Amino acid sequence: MKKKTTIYDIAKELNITAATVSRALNDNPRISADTKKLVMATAKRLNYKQNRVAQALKSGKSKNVGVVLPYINRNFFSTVIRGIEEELNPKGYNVIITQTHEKANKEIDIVQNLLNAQVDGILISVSRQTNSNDHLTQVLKKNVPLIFFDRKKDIKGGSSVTLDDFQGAYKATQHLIAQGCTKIAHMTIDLALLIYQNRLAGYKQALSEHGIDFNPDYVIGLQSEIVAGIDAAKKLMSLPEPPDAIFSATDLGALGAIQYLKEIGKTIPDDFCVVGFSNEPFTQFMELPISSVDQSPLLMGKTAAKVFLEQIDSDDVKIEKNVVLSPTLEIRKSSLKRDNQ
Amino acid sequence: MKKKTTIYDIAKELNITAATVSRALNDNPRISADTKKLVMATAKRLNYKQNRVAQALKSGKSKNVGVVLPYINRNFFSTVIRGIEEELNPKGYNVIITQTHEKANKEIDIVQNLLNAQVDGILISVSRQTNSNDHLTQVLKKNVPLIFFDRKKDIKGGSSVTLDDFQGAYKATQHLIAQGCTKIAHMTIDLALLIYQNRLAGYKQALSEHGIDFNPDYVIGLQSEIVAGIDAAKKLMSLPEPPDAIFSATDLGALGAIQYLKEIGKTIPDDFCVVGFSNEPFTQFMELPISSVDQSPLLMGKTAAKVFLEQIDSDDVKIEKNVVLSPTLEIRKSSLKRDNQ
DNA sequence: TCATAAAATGTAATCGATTGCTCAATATTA
DNA sequence: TAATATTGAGCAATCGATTACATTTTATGA
Repeated sequence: MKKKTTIYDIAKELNITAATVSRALNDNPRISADTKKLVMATAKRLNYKQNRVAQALKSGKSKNVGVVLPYINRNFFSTVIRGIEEELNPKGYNVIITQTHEKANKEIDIVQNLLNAQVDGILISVSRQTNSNDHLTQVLKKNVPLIFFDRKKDIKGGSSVTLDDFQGAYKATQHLIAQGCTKIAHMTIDLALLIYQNRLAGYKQALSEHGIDFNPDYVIGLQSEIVAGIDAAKKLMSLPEPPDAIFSATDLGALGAIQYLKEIGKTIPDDFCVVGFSNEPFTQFMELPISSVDQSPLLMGKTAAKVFLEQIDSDDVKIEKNVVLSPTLEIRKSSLKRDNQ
Repeated sequence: MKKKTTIYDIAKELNITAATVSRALNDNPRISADTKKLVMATAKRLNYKQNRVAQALKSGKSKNVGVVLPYINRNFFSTVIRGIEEELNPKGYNVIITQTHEKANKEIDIVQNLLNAQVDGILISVSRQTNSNDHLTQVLKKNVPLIFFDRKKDIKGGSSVTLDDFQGAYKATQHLIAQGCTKIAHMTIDLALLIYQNRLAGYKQALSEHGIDFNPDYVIGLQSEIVAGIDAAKKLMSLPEPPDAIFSATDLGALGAIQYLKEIGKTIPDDFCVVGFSNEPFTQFMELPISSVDQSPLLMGKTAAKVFLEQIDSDDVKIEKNVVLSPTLEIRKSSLKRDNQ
């Protein structure tokens, strides 16, 4: 049970004070080169490691940032985390990951807990349930940078990195129109969330710009599951005038739809085109690869981390920064008609 | 820029000492009920939040655990994290996530960093490159619990939660044999890693138990990519006596193989059977769902977390615990011949 | 009513690193 | 050579919470 070596041990060893040791280790110019060398050597010899907790207490900076998101094991989110981690680790920050399971009260607890743990910043993608902002304004009140990614709340002082969902939906829909589709349906998830509102808006905009009337029957809600996609497709196809394309706000929805469409004998992409959203890895592995709107989660993570670093560095005023990333449409077989190739 | 309230603020407010406040907050029996009530009320009124960093410094317990793994955004690993997080969060622990990118020196840095950060434990899946154990024995020397998951190193004092890869491979191979396959190939990744050695061994065992000779030509190495799977399948199929089944140590390898096999006109599962390993989500989404060995990552994460908690609680002797989880074979279309249904 | 037990609170050190201020030892200048 | 400047290092407080140990207050019993 070895005691950790502290600067006091080094000090005793060299018959100097801990203050000198501390300064030497931090390369303070007031310390002579000789002493520094001695201290360094002794530190190495005694296997000294700085105690970040003690530093944190003294400086008020824990060098930890909290990341709050609905679920960790979703490709999108885990890739965002990867981006955050890759950007922040080299700067000496550790990343604390937490998941809300889309529960508002869990989110509140987590944020409180992170504040207690003295994190230097919080990067968050709010849960679907979250409707109160109190726990979020608390963060800013404590002078802790708050950066939203993907799902944001409008809070004065909070920054954000989001995807231009409107543009993504617009691109997807426009692409379907370019393929000759005119009866384009839209599968959505939860119109209470801004991102889905924006996707719907982008879809509508593309339609109207191309002189296609918006048909409310073509908009259908679903859960983010394959079976839901199948059911939704079934409903759409039983309409008096069934659609000839689907733009789904989720890849699983698109996948479910495709499965149902094949089942009823539709040929994709010739008879019917499908575009998803998120560019989940599986979309490209399929035998019928699915077109999808890429959300560049890695870039989103890195950008959120960079925004955080800017906030931390500029200790003057808290600047609010809102970055909107442009989505890319990955066109694959599910929506690329042969005669257009 | 509000100052955080401390126990001293509460003490001043009530004209008592910080010691009393501390005891009251911790429900110490030596403090009268009246005082406790007063302190609690004042704490709430002043919006007091305990400073975990100060506590950590005093107690030597940071209530943080470090998780080290190759990549965060792999379904297997992110699901393990989820399991860890779900088990540890309710116990008041925060989880610090780090990724090694399979680099040994990054792993060494990370472990050092986590120790500096005074984590209460380290859960790790070692990188492929890692060959030295020094950084790991360091952890145990500092009396910090070390729990391996999935990929382990044999270190005295370290615990582990792993999958019975041997059994998984055995089950997969046996299943292929039961389907009538006799010329079964095996795609592997890196035989320097124990898990792949075990999968190979399980494969061999199943063959030998069923009187099938082991053919070294049928074992082929590849990277964990689809293209590698395609290439490997190509090589296998150009053997003088090509196989009639593949047990791949990775799902992407299986997927690549399937794509190539279809290309050359093989009918799966009638002509050829394929089983993968990991049960990645995409395996079940495919039009031809792929059989795969499930590694139960969620359970693995939870179990690793539980082992950690046991270690922490039993402050007597450091007990080494090695849990081996049994894999389940998910049989899907890629290996289920019609006449066997 | 007074001694003694029991209960409630206070004192002060501690965890490890940092830093403003002070002081001592050289170095520089006139 | 005396006076001043420069450099190097020590002293002691601080961050916020915890906790042996001491002290005060109240309760109990004879």
